[in-house]
Amino acid sequence: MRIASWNVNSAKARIDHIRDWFAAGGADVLLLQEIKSQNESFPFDVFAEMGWHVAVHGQKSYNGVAIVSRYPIENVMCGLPGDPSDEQARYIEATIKNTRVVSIYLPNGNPAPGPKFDYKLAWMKRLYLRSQALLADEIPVVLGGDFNVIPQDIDCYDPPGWVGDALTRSESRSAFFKICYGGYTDALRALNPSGVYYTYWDYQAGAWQRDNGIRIDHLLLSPEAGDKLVAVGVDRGPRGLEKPSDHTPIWCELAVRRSRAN
DNA sequence: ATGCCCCCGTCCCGGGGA
Repeated sequence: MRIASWNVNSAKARIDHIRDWFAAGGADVLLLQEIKSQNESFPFDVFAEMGWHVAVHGQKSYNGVAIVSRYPIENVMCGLPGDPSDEQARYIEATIKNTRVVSIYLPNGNPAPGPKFDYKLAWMKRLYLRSQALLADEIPVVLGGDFNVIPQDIDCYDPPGWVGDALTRSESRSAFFKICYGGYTDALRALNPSGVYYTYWDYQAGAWQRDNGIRIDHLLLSPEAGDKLVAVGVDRGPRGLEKPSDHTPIWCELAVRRSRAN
């Protein structure tokens, strides 16, 4: 089963890209972020016409996450536990074929320091707690999304230029690696320890043409999911289309094992 | 040094993005 994550920067503006990429076999399960749409105005009809399943946690104008799947979606949970006053739509969980998948749109946190950075760190603490709770079921778990964290300098085209930014600050990186050290594997780094991969290029200053990118979209795998990891990649294709999102999809392939005797 | 670009709303600017 192929699982992908893609910050599409508006579901409505990108609906053709989403449909075409998914129809072409880009993934079996697609975790979307920044759909920038409330549930009432989400383009459900497009997915229904294609026979795909979809779960949406929307919000007006900003944020918003969703899950698109070729297989039935069960036990949907909207919102990251731990703060009932948090009304931003940045988290959705569901079970698909005995795998728990999560679409995450982690707060940016700039300017840092400041209240937005505090919100980011508090959100990451809640995410760590939830990630630990998810391990208890001992089924494959995939935490996918726009984490708004550049884990290492290798993941940035210009590390000196990003010093002090909320995406590279030590507090952000520590919170990211705390989730990893807690039992989750960065799928891309598991198979490519030292390669340069970017998932985001700014719209401005010719960043795409100059390959001035950063790696902030990640797929984190529980031990049960990591055991099944057979391939991972970043598909740069959609970033080169007309009117693209500023992010491009990252995907991983998890092997299907029917029994212990395989 | 600053801003470039893009999306949303009920809108012709401002907020937010990263």
